[in-house]
Amino acid sequence: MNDLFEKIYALARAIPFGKVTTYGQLGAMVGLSDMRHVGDAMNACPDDVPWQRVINARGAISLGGATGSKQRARLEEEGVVFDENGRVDFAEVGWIPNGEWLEANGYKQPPPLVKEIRGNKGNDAAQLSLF
DNA sequence: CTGATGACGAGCG
DNA sequence: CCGCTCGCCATCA
Repeated sequence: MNDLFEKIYALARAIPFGKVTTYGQLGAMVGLSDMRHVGDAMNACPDDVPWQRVINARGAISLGGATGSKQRARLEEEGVVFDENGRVDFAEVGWIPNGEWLEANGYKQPPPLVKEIRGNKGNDAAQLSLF
């Protein structure tokens, strides 16, 4: 277990109820280039980490099987809505971390959460403003 | 020690 | 939208 994992966990714990973020986002904030480790961290996360609020860049759950359906169920309990494609609307539930909080805790400013979802260049979900 | 694997993402076709 | 490659590294067989 290293500091990087702890940093990731701390960020994950900061995600508000009913909001979600992406692996890439967390990775960027802790200075990671290989986002696989974010997944690794979640895989080994303590019980007090709301790992269900971390999904992939496409706005979908990356897991299959029981764990995946459990994640979706837990998110839906928080009011997160999934479309028919199994994706959430970042404009609705995307977590916009507070810049001051990030700086105060030694994290980097993340790039905009919603880039261009493949084939869905900046319409609906791309309207996230950084404030 | 070596090699395969993976809760991922960007870039390209 | 789909599929493939590569990056980059902890973990496991």
